[in-house]
Amino acid sequence: MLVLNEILKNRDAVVKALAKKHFKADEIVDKIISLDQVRRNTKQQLDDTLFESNRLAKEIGGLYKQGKKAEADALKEKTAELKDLSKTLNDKFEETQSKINSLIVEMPNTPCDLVPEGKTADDNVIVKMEGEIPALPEDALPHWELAKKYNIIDFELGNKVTGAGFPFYRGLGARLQRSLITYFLNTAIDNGFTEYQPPLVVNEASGFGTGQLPDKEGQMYHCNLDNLYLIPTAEVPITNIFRDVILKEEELPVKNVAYSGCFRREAGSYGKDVRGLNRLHQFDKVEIVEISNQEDSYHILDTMVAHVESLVKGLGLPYRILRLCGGDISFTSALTYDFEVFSAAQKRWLEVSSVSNFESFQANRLKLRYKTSDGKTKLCHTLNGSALALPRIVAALLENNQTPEGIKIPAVLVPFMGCDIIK
RNA sequence: GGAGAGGUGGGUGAGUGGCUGAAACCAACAGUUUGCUAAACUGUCGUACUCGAAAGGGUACCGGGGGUUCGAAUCCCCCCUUCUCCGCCA
Repeated sequence: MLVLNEILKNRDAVVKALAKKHFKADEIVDKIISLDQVRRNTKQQLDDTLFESNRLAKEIGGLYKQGKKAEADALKEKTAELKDLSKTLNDKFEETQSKINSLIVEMPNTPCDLVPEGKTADDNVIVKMEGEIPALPEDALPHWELAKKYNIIDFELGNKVTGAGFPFYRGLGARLQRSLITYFLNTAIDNGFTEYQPPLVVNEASGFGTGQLPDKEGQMYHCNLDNLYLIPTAEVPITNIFRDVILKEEELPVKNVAYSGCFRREAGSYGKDVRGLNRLHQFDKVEIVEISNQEDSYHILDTMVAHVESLVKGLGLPYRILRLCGGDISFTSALTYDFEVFSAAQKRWLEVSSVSNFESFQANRLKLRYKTSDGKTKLCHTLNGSALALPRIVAALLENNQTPEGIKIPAVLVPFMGCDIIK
């Protein structure tokens, strides 16, 4: 969520910035400004009332000690009034506060200046495109056919045991998953990230901390009995490590990486987009999360993009990097780069990574702060990115690397695969 | 799952109704002293909101949420969590 004081201080700038996200903010901001006046006034009155109550309580205590019971009892009546008054004021204060809160929560993050204007994915800016798109023969197979042909991924078995969107990986298919995870993790560790193995279920507070709750409740699997949620991404547990934390500036940047299964209900998805590995209810992903001070976050975003790029490059997949436009960027992000790889048999670009700087939007909700050397407490900036999500990488690898002899394994994976071709 | 004991500031830990936003010690930071290091001494040393130009006030917070009371870290209720013992178990 945006920072209240920033909204108040920079009203016009905020409204202007949000217009890029096609969000009309002027009315909502003005409502916030006037509610904030009420909030401050009420707070002042409330504090004054409580001050008086506290003063009287002390006086009463003193009188009792001196044995002046009658005088003390007289004062008690006064405090009863103050108590009513403070209750009323407190209710008003909390009500106003929560009104302000629910208005702020509706507001998306302000996009940074680099975010291009635009409405849809078509307006995203391609900042880089590399790698050769393989020329496959006419009878090239899409990955779901290849998966069947080589018996490495079994979608029907997943249907039987669990349901659609929960495939089994078998033999070299399973080993390919494990190899990719190892390759991604090892590269991240080489680049200075600390590896975590997080819990795969989280409590409600964590769901709120990273913003999945209350809005996207329907997107997460929920264990009713214990009121826990299956994580949609490792971002949730890894970022919530820092909920209500104040770091020292010299501890920054924090660089964490985690592999996890990810669980998404994907309510409302359908059609060709969800064929095969394109969209699953359970999939594997390695996620990088960084926490930075306010000055360095955009530089760090660049290093994260470079890290993800090295992964895709290493696999030899044709890729492009997009800077998302105002209409396509997520609610919480200030700047996002998407990575897409070309899946040559489906003949389409598949999104495999999304790397974002959230500035202080997430940190404000998390109450994640750092202390500067001169003792000031500031909100951190948080960033994260997939590095990488497996299914679409696997889809592209299978399709692009298919040959009459079998599916060629990229060199970086061979040591983990123990072979260089799936036959 | 059953029984018992706990949860206080960066750490240890005192505090069973008012004089406690919280002793003491340690750590940290600044200064003084000192050939250097160390030691000693002095001071500072939680977070948020709010009033104020500032100096400086005020309010809230002792795991979380409710309650009793003029007054709660302290009493009551619910929840979370840690430890010990028992049970179960990869």
